[in-house]
Amino acid sequence: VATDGQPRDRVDVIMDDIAPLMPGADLTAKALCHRLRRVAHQVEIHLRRELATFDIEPWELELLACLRRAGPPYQTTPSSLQDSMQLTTGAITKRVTTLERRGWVFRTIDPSDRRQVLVCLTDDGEKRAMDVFGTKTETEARVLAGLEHGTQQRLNDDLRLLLVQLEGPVPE
Amino acid sequence: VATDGQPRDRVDVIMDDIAPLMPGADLTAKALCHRLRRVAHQVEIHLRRELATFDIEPWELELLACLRRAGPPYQTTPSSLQDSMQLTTGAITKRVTTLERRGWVFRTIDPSDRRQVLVCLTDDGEKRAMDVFGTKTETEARVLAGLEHGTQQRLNDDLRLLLVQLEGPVPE
DNA sequence: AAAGATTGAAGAATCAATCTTG
DNA sequence: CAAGATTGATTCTTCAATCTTT
Repeated sequence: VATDGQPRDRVDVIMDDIAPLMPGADLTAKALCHRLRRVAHQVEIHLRRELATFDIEPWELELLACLRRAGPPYQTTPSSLQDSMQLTTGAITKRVTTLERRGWVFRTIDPSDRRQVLVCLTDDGEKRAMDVFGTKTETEARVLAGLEHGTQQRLNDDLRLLLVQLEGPVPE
Repeated sequence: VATDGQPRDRVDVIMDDIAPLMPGADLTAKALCHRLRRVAHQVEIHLRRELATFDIEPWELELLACLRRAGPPYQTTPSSLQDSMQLTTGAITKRVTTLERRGWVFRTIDPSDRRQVLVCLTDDGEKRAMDVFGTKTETEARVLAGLEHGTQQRLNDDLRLLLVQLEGPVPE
């Protein structure tokens, strides 16, 4: 694998081992899949360590953030949360239940369509979210600090292209 | 968020909601963290669906691949697997146990250092790996097919930079 | 029926504690 | 004591089945 000046990473090592087993094959896509998984995993680990200080998990903060983004009165449906977080419906139910137990959200039935539930942010939940958002933002910036701003933007542009393919066009 | 010609993805929508709450802040790193997580998640989902046909999980195939890459006689230590897969040592133990139950690997104690275990690929495990490797490779290529080859290479180069920062330089 | 949400079983990861060998 | 690996408790996810409302 010719990386020419750039320091090699662990994926290069893996590809070196694979190459002789697949002579002539193009390993670009395979290497990219490996790197995407590993980078995402590392980001998750850093974020979790940082948030542990505040006794909150990344996914808990993510759910609170979804509700904050909805704007006053800070409520949405589980379906909307599912679209935002890309999980199974069962996972959403359990996340909401956990946060309800912690007193950060509560459920109401939508009067206009009694099949739907409304997940609502409590005052405690909003306060907690506000306290920790800053730390999350700083951590995200610090984890990526090794990349120049322009590189980060280029990554965003390249990954946006891919994300539209994978998640479909944004609804509406 | 100005994406200028490019179709927008769901992360753009999220950033639009966040922007007014953080006036003046640079959201590049935050958007990138979101995209990395979502893309990795989607790749995982596609791979899992494809491999389900063969009754094998992505992580199971990954472990078999680690052993194959080691070359004959197809064995390594749990520590080496941990370095390769970036998991806790407890997770490695359980992965190996599961694959041992399926008859694809077995354990031996390293005679030269009785603290170490050697995880060895069985004939069944090797056959299974060979049967499914092709499908994995095809799936990886297909999932990323929406990106031009040059874009994939650029992503690899950009992510390699980040990975070296996050995982440290490659050992040896 | 179809849409929205919940439940329960099974599988897997983390973390801390433990065991064995050097 | 340090290194390598295992164990057990807890938590979270997926998947399939179920329940309620439209």
